[in-house]
Amino acid sequence: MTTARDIAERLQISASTVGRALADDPRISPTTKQRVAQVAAELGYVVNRAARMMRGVSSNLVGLVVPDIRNSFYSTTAHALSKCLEQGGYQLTLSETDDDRDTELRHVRELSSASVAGIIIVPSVKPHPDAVRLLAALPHIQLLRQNPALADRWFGIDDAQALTQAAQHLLQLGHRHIAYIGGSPELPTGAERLRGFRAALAGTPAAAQAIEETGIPSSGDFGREALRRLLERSDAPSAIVTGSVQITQAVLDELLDRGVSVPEQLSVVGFGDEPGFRWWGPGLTTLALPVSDLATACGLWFVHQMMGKPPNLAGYRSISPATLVTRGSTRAAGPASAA
Amino acid sequence: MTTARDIAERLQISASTVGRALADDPRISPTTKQRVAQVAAELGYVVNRAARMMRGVSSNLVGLVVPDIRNSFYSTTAHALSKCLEQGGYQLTLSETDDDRDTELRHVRELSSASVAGIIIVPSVKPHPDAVRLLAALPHIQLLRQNPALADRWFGIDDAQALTQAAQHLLQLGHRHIAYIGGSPELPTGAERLRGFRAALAGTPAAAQAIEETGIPSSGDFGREALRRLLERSDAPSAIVTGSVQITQAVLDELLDRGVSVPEQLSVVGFGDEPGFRWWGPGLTTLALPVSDLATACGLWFVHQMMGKPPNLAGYRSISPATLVTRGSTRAAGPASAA
DNA sequence: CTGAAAGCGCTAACAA
DNA sequence: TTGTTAGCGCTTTCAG
Repeated sequence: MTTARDIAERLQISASTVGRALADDPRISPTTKQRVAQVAAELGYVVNRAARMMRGVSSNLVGLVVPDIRNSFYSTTAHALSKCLEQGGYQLTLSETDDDRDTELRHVRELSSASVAGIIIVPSVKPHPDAVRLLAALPHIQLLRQNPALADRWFGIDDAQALTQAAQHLLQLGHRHIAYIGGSPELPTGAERLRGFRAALAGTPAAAQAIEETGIPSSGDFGREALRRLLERSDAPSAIVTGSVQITQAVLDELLDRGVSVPEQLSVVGFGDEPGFRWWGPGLTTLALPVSDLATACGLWFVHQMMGKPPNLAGYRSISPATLVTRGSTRAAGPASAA
Repeated sequence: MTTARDIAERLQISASTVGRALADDPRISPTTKQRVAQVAAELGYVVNRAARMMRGVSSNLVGLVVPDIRNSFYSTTAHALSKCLEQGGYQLTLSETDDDRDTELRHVRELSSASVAGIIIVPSVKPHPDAVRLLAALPHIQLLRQNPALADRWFGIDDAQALTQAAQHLLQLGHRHIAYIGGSPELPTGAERLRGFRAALAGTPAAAQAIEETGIPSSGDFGREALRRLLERSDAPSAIVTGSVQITQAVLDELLDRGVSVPEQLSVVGFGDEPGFRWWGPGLTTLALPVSDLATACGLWFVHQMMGKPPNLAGYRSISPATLVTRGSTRAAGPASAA
């Protein structure tokens, strides 16, 4: 590995001059800069970030902490962030928590140890106190989920509004017996979505009946089981709304396996707009989430804030609306259901 | 940030003792270790990796360089690798190249500058010579694509065998007029897949006719255009095989838009098994790729090799077979096509 | 415009 | 079993 000193010796100048030339310091003569750049290129010089960091400069690493990158939600986020941060000279590191607080803690520790410039995190249900402490010492932004113990900097989706919209769509189609299958209300997002669903039904003049099932979404099993329970009820619903991407996927699979005809027997509104959702059956009516825009906004904001000297770390909340994409999986309720 | 020296002062011992205690050095007494651990926890100490790295220890960072993380191919890879590497104490950093050699170079430079322990890369079509040079100085593994200029360490899929299998499936169903839409043969994977397709058709006793279309897959446009051209031919094929995930997605969309009935009018074999593929129409017959296993094998191998002192960096090639998943999009050729 | 020197936090060789 | 010391490569005063 060639060092700045190597370049210095080659040119018979001091290491500090080389450092300054490389940093484009105005005090260095253009000719010297020229020659330094020349030799640096020749020798394939790359700065040693470790050494630079030891001088107090924080790294150009930004940690992205998400539950599972295979979720297209998060891979889209990673992509958008990576693009943004690259512009600002930052590099993304990826940590997967599996929604496990200990794993999360390990990763946050790791990131702290690497002196990352900042962390963008989708916090687990209840982060470890040590993780909270470590995060407090680092610039961080919460994504999607919002935990009160962490900084008041959050970029998310209007979860309540999203589900209200989904439920209202079904109500307008005449459905009066609507089920919700969603994630655990222990998660801030889960709670909000449930709230939104309830709000829509509460606001209906005609009596509408709601059935709710909530559980841990990450295991696809929950979604399938919940759907099964729903369909086997004597008062089975005429429409269902799902409250997480994983649950939606599980429900779609189960509907296919059981040969339920959609929308004839059942209307379905999904959550999220994964690549395959429009291919499913008659096309899935679903809540499209502006994940990419959200992540881009988050990345831009982060870079912008970090550029300030000292970095400005005020609180900030950005809340984006979901939009309902109407496809074939929902239709007006038949007379039996509308009764 | 608390340093090892802080702990040392607190306990009236030397910094090196602290360092050794933390490293669980056998020469340090259990009581001292105990007390050091105690104070470290109290003060929320985390090692400064930058400082450690300056002592020659390479970082625990492993760079993953892929074209686009939104491709589920790569997000699956990232997930599997992340899990493996975590076991070995490594942390993944993510770089997206967009298949652009300059972007690739920038990222490799960045990684080199961060003294990563290694790089796992899906190389672009023709990597920049500087990138090749930088990589030569770093432990790296090629994934999926194989470039002769880089190290002879590769984990990939038997692309030729995969397409041979797909084509043979169609031949066995009686199709004699089969089209292939695939990625550019400039990419090693593109070339291999085309070779496999040709091999299958060449080996048929009865005369089978092949039509080939290749181009840049990443722009979904190519797939759609290619399909359009194919369908408008007077000698339109009775079956098509696709040779990349993006092309498959584009083709599926186009088929849906044009209302082509599959498999009645056309049999289709896809490439890769994205989440939504089984939801498409009658279910897509497709080549399932063992991406997760592949990445896991790659990660395990990497960690294993790096554990050696000095790290063993022999050449290695791992080639995994794809498997054909038969669903509803393929059926026996009708008399017209079989003619 | 350039050089000399100090020091960031850690580890490892050498001493005790 | 523990302490002392030096040095990794860079930036950044302070001096020319």
